[in-house]
Amino acid sequence: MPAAWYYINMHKLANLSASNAAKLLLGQTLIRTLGGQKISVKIVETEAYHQADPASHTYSGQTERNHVMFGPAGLAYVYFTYGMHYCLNVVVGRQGYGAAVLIRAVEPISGVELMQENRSGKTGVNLCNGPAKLTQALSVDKTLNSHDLSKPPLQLQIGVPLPSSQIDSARRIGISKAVEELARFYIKGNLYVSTA
DNA sequence: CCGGTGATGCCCT
DNA sequence: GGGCATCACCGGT
Repeated sequence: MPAAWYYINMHKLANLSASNAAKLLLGQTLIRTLGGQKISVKIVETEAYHQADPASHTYSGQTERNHVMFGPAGLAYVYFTYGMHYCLNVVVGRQGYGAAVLIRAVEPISGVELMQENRSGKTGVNLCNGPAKLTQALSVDKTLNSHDLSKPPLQLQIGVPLPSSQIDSARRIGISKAVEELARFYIKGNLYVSTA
């Protein structure tokens, strides 16, 4: 990947709308380092959330839980939900405005065996075709909340954006407010896109 | 293949 | 105390 794209696009996350950032993140790479081993995956499905959006954690203002979403773009926002699951987001937009992109599904590139271990034997698309499945596969939990994604042990590498012809949008999943908004984006035809 | 449901804990009103 | 940006498992088609 040309280094120029990396810097240009990492910087873009701060200036794009949440939806445009969600589209930019499709096709990009996440690298997780775990005790000398590496897992790398491609992002294939995302959802956009922002402060003016009733479905967003930041809609009602800043709290202890969501404060990372108001921080600088490029941080990880990891939250705990349903009593047992973690979800990974990339903070986007300008500092002070609470916005983030939920990573909903990824496709394995390398380190599949370690992912299977982390998922207690699950295989194939079931490894990481959902927001809590992928955090389990990559061993991501609250300790990575507010982590700077430009460096290990969880690194986001942004290269060339996907052409819009390869991207579809749809309603978001698992929310009860602003359900009609088309703020979910995924790579057309990709097998790892979530099914719920 | 589909819908229903239990698990399980933290956040916010 | 209600509601979750979910998953896995169950049983009936």
